[in-house]
Amino acid sequence: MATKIFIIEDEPSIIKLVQHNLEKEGFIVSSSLNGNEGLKELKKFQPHLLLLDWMLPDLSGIDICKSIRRESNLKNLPIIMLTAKGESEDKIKGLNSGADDYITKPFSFNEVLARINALLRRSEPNTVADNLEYEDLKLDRIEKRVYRGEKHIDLGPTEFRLLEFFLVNPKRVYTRDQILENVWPNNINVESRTIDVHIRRLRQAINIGGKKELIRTVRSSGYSLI
Amino acid sequence: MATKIFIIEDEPSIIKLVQHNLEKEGFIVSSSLNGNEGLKELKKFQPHLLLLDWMLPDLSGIDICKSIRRESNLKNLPIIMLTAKGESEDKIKGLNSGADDYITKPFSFNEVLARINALLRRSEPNTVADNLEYEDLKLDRIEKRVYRGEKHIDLGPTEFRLLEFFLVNPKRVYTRDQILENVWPNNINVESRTIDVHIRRLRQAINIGGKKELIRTVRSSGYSLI
DNA sequence: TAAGTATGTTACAGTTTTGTTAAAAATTAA
DNA sequence: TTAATTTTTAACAAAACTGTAACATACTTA
Repeated sequence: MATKIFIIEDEPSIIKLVQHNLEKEGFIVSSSLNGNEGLKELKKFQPHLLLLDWMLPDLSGIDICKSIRRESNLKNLPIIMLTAKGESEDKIKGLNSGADDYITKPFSFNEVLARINALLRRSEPNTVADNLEYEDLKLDRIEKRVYRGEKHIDLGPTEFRLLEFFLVNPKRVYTRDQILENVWPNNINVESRTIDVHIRRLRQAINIGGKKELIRTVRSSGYSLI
Repeated sequence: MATKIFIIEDEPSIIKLVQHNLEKEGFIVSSSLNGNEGLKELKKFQPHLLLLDWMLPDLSGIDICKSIRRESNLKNLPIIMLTAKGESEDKIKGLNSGADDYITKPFSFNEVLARINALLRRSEPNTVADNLEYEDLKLDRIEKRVYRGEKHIDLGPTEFRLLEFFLVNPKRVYTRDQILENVWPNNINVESRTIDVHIRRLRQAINIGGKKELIRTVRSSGYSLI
């Protein structure tokens, strides 16, 4: 899924510059020229990251930031503050109000891009890389395909998500609860044993032609990708 | 557990300033004055965050950054670059090498603190390896694996918890009651002799190939990890 | 030294956890 | 709609782990 970015900034020239370039980079971008309206649209748009100007005609960036951090479903939204204020005091105020990063004007687009990527990499590993690899296993998120070496592997949707999840942190052991939470759609209730069945199917699919087993069972803990 | 921060920076005055103030904030801080040594100590110290200088006498901060991102158990270590280079180009290079944030000198301590907190807030708890080591014994809590030297050791769940418990305070002697209380699930009742059997199993597992005995019996008291 | 106490070792039965299969239920595609 | 695919559950099999008892060995002390 493409990454969505929302911009709240009152200077049209900046919006134009940033929005255009971000779209060229493959992001889906939406923006607003003022605070109150921006806050509303933001909730509809559900972005993966917010670029937020400090000085706005109505609400201040700080207020927006605080307001966002109070909303339970936006609590973790990565926020980059965008502002002319370069004083150290201001940076601290900005960061403490809940922003994750802070860029002072004037800035180059490349700096914005680098910080966006750094922040996205941190906040949600799966929004960045298009494909994941481990040993001779390759998963392409765009094509939704999996390969073991040269061989193409057909996976059902759940097995695909399961493998995708494991590939983000290979070697790490996950409990069944963690797997459920991350691989299954929210608020769904399935038996934890259901996972075992999907693990089995995934194993069967990726262990082709006598190749090495790639999923490790850790008794009383869970599973890991080797 | 307190948050551990590691600093690699060649200017003693900066180390002193930052380290002292961070400790006042309740962090556990360790530091190194150069790259190669720092990288080694870092792996032992297992910090939750790294403050990394760009310009170092031997390795550059960029190289250290890249090297860290290649280590599977340090992949998610939050890194803040600390440097005199303020040019936009450099920032991009720094962030793209895998750093999560970037502070230019001169900085105020409060700005460093604000950025540290912003980054820690963002980073997923538990992604940083809380590994335990003693002599050539290594226990990885994330991967749930144990190594003696290079050799991988397979342990059952109880033996794993037992070793984990001993590794927190090596050399300390624990009574069977203390072991029961800390290693066994609450409200379970097992004979104290059961511990002896698990100790034996653990011993057998970790004393591979004529290596030195690591568990000491203290008659009429209990056991300790040497 | 011998008796008494503490620990080492082993085997095994019972328990828990995981693997595997098949069929019912749900979802998606035609 | 029906057909095809996918997901979930349940049931049983297999494997791994646990606790205990029983005996062996080592240490302590009278």
